[in-house]
Amino acid sequence: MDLSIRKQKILKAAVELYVQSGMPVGSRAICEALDFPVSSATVRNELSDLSELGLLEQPHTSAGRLPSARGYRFYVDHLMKKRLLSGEERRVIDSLLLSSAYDPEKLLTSVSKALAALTRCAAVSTTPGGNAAVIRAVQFVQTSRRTAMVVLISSAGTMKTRVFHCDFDITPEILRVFFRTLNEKLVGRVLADITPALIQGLAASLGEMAILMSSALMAVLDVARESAEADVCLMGESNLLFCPEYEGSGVRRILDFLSRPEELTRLLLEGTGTRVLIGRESRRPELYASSVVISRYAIAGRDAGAIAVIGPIRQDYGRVIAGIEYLAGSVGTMLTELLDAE
Amino acid sequence: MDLSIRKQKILKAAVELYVQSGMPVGSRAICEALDFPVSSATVRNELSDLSELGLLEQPHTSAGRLPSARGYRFYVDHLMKKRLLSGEERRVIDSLLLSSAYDPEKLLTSVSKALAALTRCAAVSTTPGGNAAVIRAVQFVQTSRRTAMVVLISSAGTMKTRVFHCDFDITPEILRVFFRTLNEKLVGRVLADITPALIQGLAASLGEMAILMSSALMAVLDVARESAEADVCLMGESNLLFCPEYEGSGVRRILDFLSRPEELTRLLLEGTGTRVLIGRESRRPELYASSVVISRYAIAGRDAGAIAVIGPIRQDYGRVIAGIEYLAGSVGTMLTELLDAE
DNA sequence: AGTTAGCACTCTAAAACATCGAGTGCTAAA
DNA sequence: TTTAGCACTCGATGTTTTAGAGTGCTAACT
Repeated sequence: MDLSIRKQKILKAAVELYVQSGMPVGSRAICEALDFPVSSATVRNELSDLSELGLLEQPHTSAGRLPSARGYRFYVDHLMKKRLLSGEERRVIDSLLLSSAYDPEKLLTSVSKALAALTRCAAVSTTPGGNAAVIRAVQFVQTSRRTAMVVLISSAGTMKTRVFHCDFDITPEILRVFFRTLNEKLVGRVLADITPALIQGLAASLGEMAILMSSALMAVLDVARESAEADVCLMGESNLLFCPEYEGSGVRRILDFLSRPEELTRLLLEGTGTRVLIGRESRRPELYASSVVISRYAIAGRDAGAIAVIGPIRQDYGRVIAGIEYLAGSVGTMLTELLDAE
Repeated sequence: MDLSIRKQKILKAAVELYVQSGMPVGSRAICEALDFPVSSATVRNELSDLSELGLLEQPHTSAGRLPSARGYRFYVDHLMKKRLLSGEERRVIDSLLLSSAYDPEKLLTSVSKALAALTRCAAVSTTPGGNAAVIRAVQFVQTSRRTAMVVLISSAGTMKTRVFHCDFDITPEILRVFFRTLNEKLVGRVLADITPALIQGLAASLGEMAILMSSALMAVLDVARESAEADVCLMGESNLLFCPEYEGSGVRRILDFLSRPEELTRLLLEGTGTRVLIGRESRRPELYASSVVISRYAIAGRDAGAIAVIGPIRQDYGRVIAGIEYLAGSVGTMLTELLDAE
């Protein structure tokens, strides 16, 4: 689509004014915002053309214009100028992230929180996860006479714990044997391979201990399964409540969608780089009234997880993209360092 | 306050019809709900009396009646019949709780979730916590070459972990020394005693290792502090969005309140047994339009933490109380067993 | 004396209608 | 090609009307 410079400037002004005010913008307002002198009538003619091209729309005949999905698309692709976060903003984010730097789970919680606060939308992040990851270590910690905690560390950087309970007193001896056996058999194995069948087999090699420690084995299975699926951390849903665009039943639909972690994961992991999905582009009916900005983060140069912002279509995309890319970069770096240190 | 049997029955019907329908109830509707034959005119006379006693109110002259705060109070204190959860409901709750039985944190998350689902309100629970609790064990688990996790188990049943990072490679040796020293010095100590000063002193006795492991000491301090404060788990806030009584700005106020964990903790821990705070009774202006039902749970017979439901004043109190008491009982039993096993 | 039918009265919610004004599209002149 | 001018459109806002649910009171009834 080829637009004259003037049309582009007018479209840009229209999008930005609308994003700022939330109300359809009229020719007069645009007139005043342009950096060259032109009458409102001229602007009206141009607006009429832009409407015909499907870049702008009118709620009704005598209202101002607002960007259509295509309009936003064009804006994002061609008109938006990349903005950077202010030093202040970066400082705040950095200090927030640093406080949870060495625990990938907590790190991603912090990321979601920061992103939600920055954009005043819902923010999601997935842990690195992935079935391809490999078990790096299995550790046991006794937590009381008859309970202990299994800690599973994967090559994807996740660290999961689970507490289990036995019907007899746990001794350091037992844990040690258990630890040795499990590390021998499990370290280096792909997470997806930890199936009930495998655990069954493992039980066999443990002999009579297997019966005693069946709850421990279940815990290992559980925790492996949990590590395998990239889990998602959602924050700031309540921000959406205060967007006028979700008045009434609209909130329900989107909150419903957000409450389904599998769907969220699928959405987040389906592309690469930074993507902006406007309205129907996400192909999720529940998100037809929303936009999603997704950015993948990489660990040691390989795609690992993703972070995303979900909010109304009316967004300051420049700002959101700046924020999300900064965060994706930071997370990538931090997790890379964390894993490189191995 | 002494009411004739008939007045009591009428008040009961009024409360229950209003709770069910959400609309002011008229004399006709009450008429039909009563188990003895009486005309609407008679009911009207009684209603008039009940209004004068301040138990019912009218939104405007020609509307039906709805319970005032005092009306609900009377209902809860004298009219409500204790209901029990259905077998089905108990089954669902039990299985949900069992899945996280041995980790107090997860258990309380499950409790909040169950309670929120059951009541369609916001639900909160506090972990046993308490400054009086004593450190039972400090454990270390290496999680990568330069990171490790500290696990702190308190006598209150809490178990907290924190990952820390060192600038040199951690060896099992180092962790062992560290483990020994810390257990020697810290086990049996009251959580509230773990101050920066104490840690400082501890560092001295570690000699040169203290410098290497300063981040580990910080982590211990951190995790002790976190264990000391009973932390709260809030779930189901979004349920409140769908209550008609919180239309508009009302949501904001209550969500604000719910987002302040210290205030929530204070509210939950301020009494004993099961308490029903209706409207202003909570003495929190942000909750004047809400009711809170709180139940303490006990570990080994001693008050430990609390769980609560926060929602609109228009509540099926019988149901909420049944649910919360069942859950408080279950949690108490489970945690008692868990700690008794020591 | 307590209960009830009957009725006038009250007050809101919903519908119908009137008005205002922002913003458009078109026309004709510059 | 641009712009001033103007008739026109259509939602937002405010006002009036109407309908109906529910009350309180009175007077008759048991």
